[in-house]
Amino acid sequence: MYAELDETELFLMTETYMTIREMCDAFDVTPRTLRFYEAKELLFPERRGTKRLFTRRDRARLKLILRGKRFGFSLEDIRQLLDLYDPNKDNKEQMMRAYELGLQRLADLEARRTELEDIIADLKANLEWGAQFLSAPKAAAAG
Amino acid sequence: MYAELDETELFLMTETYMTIREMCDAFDVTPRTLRFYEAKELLFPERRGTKRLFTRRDRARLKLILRGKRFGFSLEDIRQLLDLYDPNKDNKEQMMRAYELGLQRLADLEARRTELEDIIADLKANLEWGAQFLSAPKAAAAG
DNA sequence: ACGCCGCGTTACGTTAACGTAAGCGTAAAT
DNA sequence: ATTTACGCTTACGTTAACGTAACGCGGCGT
Repeated sequence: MYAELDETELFLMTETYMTIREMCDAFDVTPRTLRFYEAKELLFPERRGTKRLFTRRDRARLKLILRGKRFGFSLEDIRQLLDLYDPNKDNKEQMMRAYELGLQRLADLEARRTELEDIIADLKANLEWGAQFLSAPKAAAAG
Repeated sequence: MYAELDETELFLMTETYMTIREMCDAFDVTPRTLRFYEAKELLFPERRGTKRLFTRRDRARLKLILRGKRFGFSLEDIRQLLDLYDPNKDNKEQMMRAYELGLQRLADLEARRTELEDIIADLKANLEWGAQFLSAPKAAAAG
C-alpha cells in the first residue's frame, strides 16, 4: 500500500512532528511565511522549548492554504474555510455556520468552474484563430 | 437577433463611447480604478478635451481584466494576456510570442481546472460528511 | 573556549492595488 | 450669478502578505 505516494508525501504522512526547516523544504515556503501564518492563526505548531513543531494537522492546513492562494483567496478567506475542514465538533452552533458557509463556497467554486470553462474555450478559439493567421502565406492579412 | 443579450450587454455593444461614470455603473468599479488601469496601460480611453471616452475595445479589455482578477492574476500578468486577445497584427514576431505565451497559459488554466475539480470534490465530500454528522440524533458523536 | 549555525523575536521596509483628500476647471441646474 | 455636480491631476494614506535587518539564545563541532 501507499504505492502511489512518493517519498515526500509518505514522509509528510508518517512523520508526526516537523521542524520549520523541514516544512520549508517540503512546501517551498520561507520560515517567515510559516511564522506569519501562525501569527494570523492559520497554523498552530506546538513548542518544544522555544522551537516550533509542526503537526500533521498543520501540514494539512498548509496544503489547503497554498491551494487557496493559487485561486486568489485572501488569507482571511482561507482562515474561514479551514474551519470547514477542521471542524469544532464540540460546538454544534459553530458547525452549523461552517456548514452554511461551506455550501456558499461550493456554489462560488462551481460558478467559478463554469467561468473557467468559458475562459478556456475563449482562449482556445483565440489561439486557433491565431494559428491559422500565423500559418497563412501572407495574403491573409488583407481584410 | 441579439435576443439572448440583456439591455446592459446590448448597450455595451452598441454605444461606441462611454463616460467614466457609465463605465463605473456598468462594471461596478470606481473611477479611481479606471484611471489606475489607464496609468498601468491596461486601458486606453480617448480624450474629448480633458475627459476620458472609453471605447468598445476598452470595455472588452476591462471585462477580461476583471475576469483575470477573480482568478488571482496580477494586473501585470493580465496586461500580458491582454495582448493575446488584442493582437498586434502588424508585428508577426510579437504575435508569435503572444501565441506561445497563450499556449502556456492554456496549459496553466487546464491544470487549474483539474485542481478546481479536486477542490470541489473534496468540499462536497466534506459537506456531506458534515450534513450526516449534523443530522445524527446525538450518538453519532461517539467514536 | 570559541565560532558558527539554526531558530527565535522585534521591528521596520516593500509591493500591489487601489482609497482618499485637496484643489482646479467646467457644465448644468436653480 | 451662484451653487451643485462631475471630472481631472497630484499626492499622500492604507491593507495584505510577506522580506529583511538587527540582535539574542542554545547546541555542537573542533
